[in-house]
Amino acid sequence: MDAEQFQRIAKALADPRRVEILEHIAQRAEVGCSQLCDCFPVRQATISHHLKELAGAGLVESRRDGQFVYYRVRKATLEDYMSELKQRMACGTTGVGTGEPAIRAPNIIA
Amino acid sequence: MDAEQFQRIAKALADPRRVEILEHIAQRAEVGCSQLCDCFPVRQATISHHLKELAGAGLVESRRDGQFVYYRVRKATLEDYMSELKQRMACGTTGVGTGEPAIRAPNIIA
DNA sequence: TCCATATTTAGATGATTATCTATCTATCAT
DNA sequence: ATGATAGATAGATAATCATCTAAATATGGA
Repeated sequence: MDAEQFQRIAKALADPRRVEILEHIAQRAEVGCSQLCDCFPVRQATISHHLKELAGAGLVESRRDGQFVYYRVRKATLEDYMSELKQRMACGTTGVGTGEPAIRAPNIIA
Repeated sequence: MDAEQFQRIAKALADPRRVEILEHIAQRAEVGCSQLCDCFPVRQATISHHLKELAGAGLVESRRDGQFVYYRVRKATLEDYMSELKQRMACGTTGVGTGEPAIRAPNIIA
């Protein structure tokens, strides 16, 4: 993952509204833009803006069906982001809390 | 992890300089503030500000030794953050749905 | 075609924030 | 105590950003 995407993801996750939206999408597998508007107290244009940011970060992907645009979460991006975070912080060795196996980052020899 | 801390961590990670600083600290186990100032092209007050944010998020902890203050990364916080992120995005419950491996090779974008 | 609905884009505004300078507090050495 | 060094804090500024309104674009149906 290049530095630019890493940063875009981090920025995308930094806004609580955006994370809420992301959670909402994640919970339903696929969501139309309009449905989201009914769920959050912001204008549709704002939702659209957030979706653009999320898509730009690769955290969601969209599918157009006629007038509608459906979004779904790209979990792989989130996994990649966390993997990169661990690697950067050299956190692969201290597994506490999650009980999840740490993702072992392959040696990267650029 | 409560929502407030979750958000503070996300915000703390959203600034690239702050992540750089965090990486720098992580790489050395313990770093004095002054050393950091030599490593980044920003003023000491700015470093201090970033460290305050990182500490506020629980991503670093400090130890005072005389005039010096040494920082080190709190890896557990990062683990908790990622754990919470997974949970919120329903990425930790791989029982159903995608039911899939932690690491997925980067794919072609549809 | 014309109209309605869905989404995106443009421009403006207020809030947040990264950074600076200047100052302040705390600690050490003399 | 005096001066030097480490770090924190205050206040200012410029940039970024979340949100809005208004307009533009795209699609479907009459």
